[in-house]
Amino acid sequence: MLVRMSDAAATTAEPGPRLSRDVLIDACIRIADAEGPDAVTLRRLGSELGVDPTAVYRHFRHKEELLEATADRLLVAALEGVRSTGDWKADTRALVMHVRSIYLQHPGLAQRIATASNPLANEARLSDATLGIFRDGGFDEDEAVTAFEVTEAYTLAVSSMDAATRDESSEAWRRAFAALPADEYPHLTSAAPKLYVDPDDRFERGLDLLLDAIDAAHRR
Amino acid sequence: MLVRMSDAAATTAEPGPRLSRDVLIDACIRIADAEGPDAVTLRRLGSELGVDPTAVYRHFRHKEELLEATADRLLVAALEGVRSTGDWKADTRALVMHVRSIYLQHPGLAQRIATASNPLANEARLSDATLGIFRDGGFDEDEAVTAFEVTEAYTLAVSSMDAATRDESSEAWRRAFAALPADEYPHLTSAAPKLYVDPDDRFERGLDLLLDAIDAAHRR
DNA sequence: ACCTGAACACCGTTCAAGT
DNA sequence: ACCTGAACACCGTTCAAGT
Repeated sequence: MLVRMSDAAATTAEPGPRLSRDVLIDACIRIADAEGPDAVTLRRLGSELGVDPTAVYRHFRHKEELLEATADRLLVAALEGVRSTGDWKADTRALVMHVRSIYLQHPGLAQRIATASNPLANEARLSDATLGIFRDGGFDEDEAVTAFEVTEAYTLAVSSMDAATRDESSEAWRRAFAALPADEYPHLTSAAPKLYVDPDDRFERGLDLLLDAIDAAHRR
Repeated sequence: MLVRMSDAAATTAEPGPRLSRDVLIDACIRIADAEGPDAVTLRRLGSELGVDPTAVYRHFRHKEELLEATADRLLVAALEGVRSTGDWKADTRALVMHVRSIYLQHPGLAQRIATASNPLANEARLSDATLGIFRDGGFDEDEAVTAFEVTEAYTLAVSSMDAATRDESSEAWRRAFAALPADEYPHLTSAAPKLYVDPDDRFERGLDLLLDAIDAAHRR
């Protein structure tokens, strides 16, 4: 079992505490999925669970600790993207695309992982697995560290940005570029219809460029 | 002249309005530089300028519009990194590193640019110049668009993340990794001392990998 | 035309009080 | 041990009133 479920045995007859860390984390995910991450306030959590808005402070030191625990829980799904076939490029590519899809489903998640005060438990598992994929592919430790850090930064940062700008009408940007004076912005007005058409495609192109370059540097 | 200074002639004898868009933008930059971006509140702006906290609404529709105008102003410095020597790789590299340094100096800037409702004027100038560097280097329009989008996403997203995690004690992360059980996290515990040592170096390695891959794809 | 000031509808967090 | 409820110190924004 990957995650310790400290309150898994809470289905006893005794009343016990009405709240638990897991119950609060579940509510966070439910509210964020339904109404976006900004809807997760302590007052909203209280009304969702029929409990006082300040009750969360009996289980977490502050809101940020609850949000980090929620991020860690969401990463459980990311671990399912790990597989090791011996082909480091294919394995890395599959894992990255799977992790990205989770980041896109949960805006703010990647940001939270990167700025967490301590590494999240499931992120550590994910990082260990990714390092393992490179090591199994024949990278020495220094090579593996560089490949891992660059790939992780690209995946985390670009997906985080894409999640934040999702549905932000890239159509409006293209129109704005096309409407600029052509003499002052010759390249931008000309290329306008081709710009920001598909962020997923752009991510995948960048990823393949990166993996190809890592491959070339490794063979050299 | 790159930026229209609509209130540049405000040094007349008549009293005129006490506030202007430029005065508010200046105050934003001053406060953010001194106390961080979170210190920029409407009440803080009011006390800084000796004016009512709600006076900003006479010059901007809402706070976000003021912050976008501030971001646009900060990008004036980014335009100084543009040069065209004919060597697209060297020119791109120099521009990217210059732009990154500005993003790092102003946390939240890259995020604001990416999520702005409309493209910022100086960002459009920067994008046009970057597309021009690739076109001058012999890229056709489709190649230039891909190279531009991938490079821009990498620079914007990774620098934005690095600005947010600056001084977030990567030392603590390394210690946390080193303290994990070695049997469960074999690669992470072993590589711990080498991880997250220098984000600037990691950014530069990733950029060079990307540019090398773009070069290889272009020659092919 | 520009600015004020009170008010509104929110936030996260603390702390004494209840059970 | 756990939860409540009032209170504190903030937010961005609206709007009638001033000059």
